[in-house]
Amino acid sequence: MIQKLPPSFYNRSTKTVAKELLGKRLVRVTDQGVRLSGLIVEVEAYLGIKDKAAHTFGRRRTPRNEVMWGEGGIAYVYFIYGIHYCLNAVTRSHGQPEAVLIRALQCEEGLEVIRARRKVKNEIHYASGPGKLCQALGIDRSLNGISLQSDNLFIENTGLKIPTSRIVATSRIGVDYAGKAKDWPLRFYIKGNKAVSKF
DNA sequence: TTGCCGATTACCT
DNA sequence: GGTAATCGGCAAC
Repeated sequence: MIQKLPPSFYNRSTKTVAKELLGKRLVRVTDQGVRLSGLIVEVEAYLGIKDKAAHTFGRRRTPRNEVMWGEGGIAYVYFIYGIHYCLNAVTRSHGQPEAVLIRALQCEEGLEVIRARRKVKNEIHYASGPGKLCQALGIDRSLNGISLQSDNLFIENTGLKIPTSRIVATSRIGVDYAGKAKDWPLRFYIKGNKAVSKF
């Protein structure tokens, strides 16, 4: 039974949500009604107030990170390096500003549309990074703050269960500034999957 | 208002 | 391995 993940899925420990998002399917429906999708193969957990790598570290609350302070199950999309967007799923509940960064997908549906957007030949790299997957699925700032139960952006169950033995945990990418937190093993990916951003 | 720099990518040698 | 691209968030002034 394929179904959208409910808010109760997201309102839990961020590390648990991160690991369980592996093997789920991120779905984007275009304005023309075309389904673009891929299996989530790589994620990172951001643990809010106590995590120096998180946008909400030290209770920081700004217009950009406002949606992280709300309920779980909301999309947090931000713009980075003047070029790229990154997609997160907000976790936990109001006042606990944590999230999971979706870092890579193994694309499944809508490959014709995705191919036109991504100028790489190798299909495995259509969404093998957080900025790439947003470009592939057409995710930008306009989707910041929308529910992940929306008709045009959601995550659905696949029936796949990734066993612990196939999940690799490493330190997160691009957070060298984060002091001790840079070494926390909060990046999770499916062992051996070729769409993972870095091995 | 200024100025630094980022949860990245692609292309170069 | 090195770095340009490109802009807005954020904190300091």
